[in-house]
Amino acid sequence: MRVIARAATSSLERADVMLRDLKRAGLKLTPQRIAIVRLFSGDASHPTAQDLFERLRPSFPSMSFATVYNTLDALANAGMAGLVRLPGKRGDAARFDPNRQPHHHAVCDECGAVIDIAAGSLAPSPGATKKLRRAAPGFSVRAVERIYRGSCARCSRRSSQ
Amino acid sequence: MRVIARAATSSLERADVMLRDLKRAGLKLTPQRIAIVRLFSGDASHPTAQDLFERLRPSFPSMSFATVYNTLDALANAGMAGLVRLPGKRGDAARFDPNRQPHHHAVCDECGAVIDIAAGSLAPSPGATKKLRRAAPGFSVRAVERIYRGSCARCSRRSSQ
DNA sequence: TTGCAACTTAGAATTATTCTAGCTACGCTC
DNA sequence: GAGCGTAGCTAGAATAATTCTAAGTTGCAA
Repeated sequence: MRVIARAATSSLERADVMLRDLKRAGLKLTPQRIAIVRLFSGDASHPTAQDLFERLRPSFPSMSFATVYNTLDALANAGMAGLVRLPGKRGDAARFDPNRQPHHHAVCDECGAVIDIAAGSLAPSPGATKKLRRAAPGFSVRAVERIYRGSCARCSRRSSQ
Repeated sequence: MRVIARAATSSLERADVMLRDLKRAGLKLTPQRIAIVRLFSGDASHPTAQDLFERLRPSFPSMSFATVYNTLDALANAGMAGLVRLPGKRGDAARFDPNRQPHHHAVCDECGAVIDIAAGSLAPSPGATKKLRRAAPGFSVRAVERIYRGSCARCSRRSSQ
């Protein structure tokens, strides 16, 4: 039961930590921001600004789209959110990621789902650094991101039927 | 001198190969397409549609933006071009890549330059597959792309001065 | 409690990309 | 070499994502 207990508290906790950090970064805690952070911090689906906007609209019918972007931008600038962009078919919007642990992404070719893949570190391995030294002399690597492309469990299952 | 000679012919050669493949794919060779392919095939800078459009305008003042997109789209559909999307500051457009050998990308955090890094294959290693099996059960990997983030030679030099 | 900088809002502006409709011309066929 | 069908071209409108602007509002430090 340890896993479930941890999962149950982590969403609220993460929201609180994020709000505290927002404040610590000198940003004001407005009702809109609190709602955005609460929704966003527990969402591992890499939502777009549009996604969040639509889910917030019932509670905040007057909320502006710009507020969602502004808040996500503030979170990103404060290092509390990441930005993921993946080539997609059409009209692919930026996706935001509340997970600040080092991780990679697995992307489903069929449905576009994005899944976090934990990584110990994004620091380049000695091997990668060496290879780069040959391929791009003078380039100094800071981090290596990976994108695993393929089919998610659900889509694999469906297409094999 | 071998390198220079090879570089000098490869651009024209690659354009010819690409044009031949375009035709083979049942697509018509119009003057606009020929110009786009010639320009694009020898460009390792991962140009945007805008880049290409502006460089073509002097020779084709009447060319439509849609033609550039259509042609790049046709090339991509025929497997002769790739699409690269990278999170950037603002208004970041899709970048197109004529290199169809398996490769990764190194991206400069400062100037946004994108450099190809040759790879033997993009197929997942057994280690990666195993790790994924734990992190995302049921996900079947087809390819692993890497993005090396850091500073290009020019920017590293400039910022260390 | 007050003051003001930071925030929110609506809506316009900008940027990237796709769509549409009508004209044009590539390239197969004879 | 001419005719023809269709894919392609063009201008411009439409759509989508994101940012900007100006004016009113509010969190929160003092």
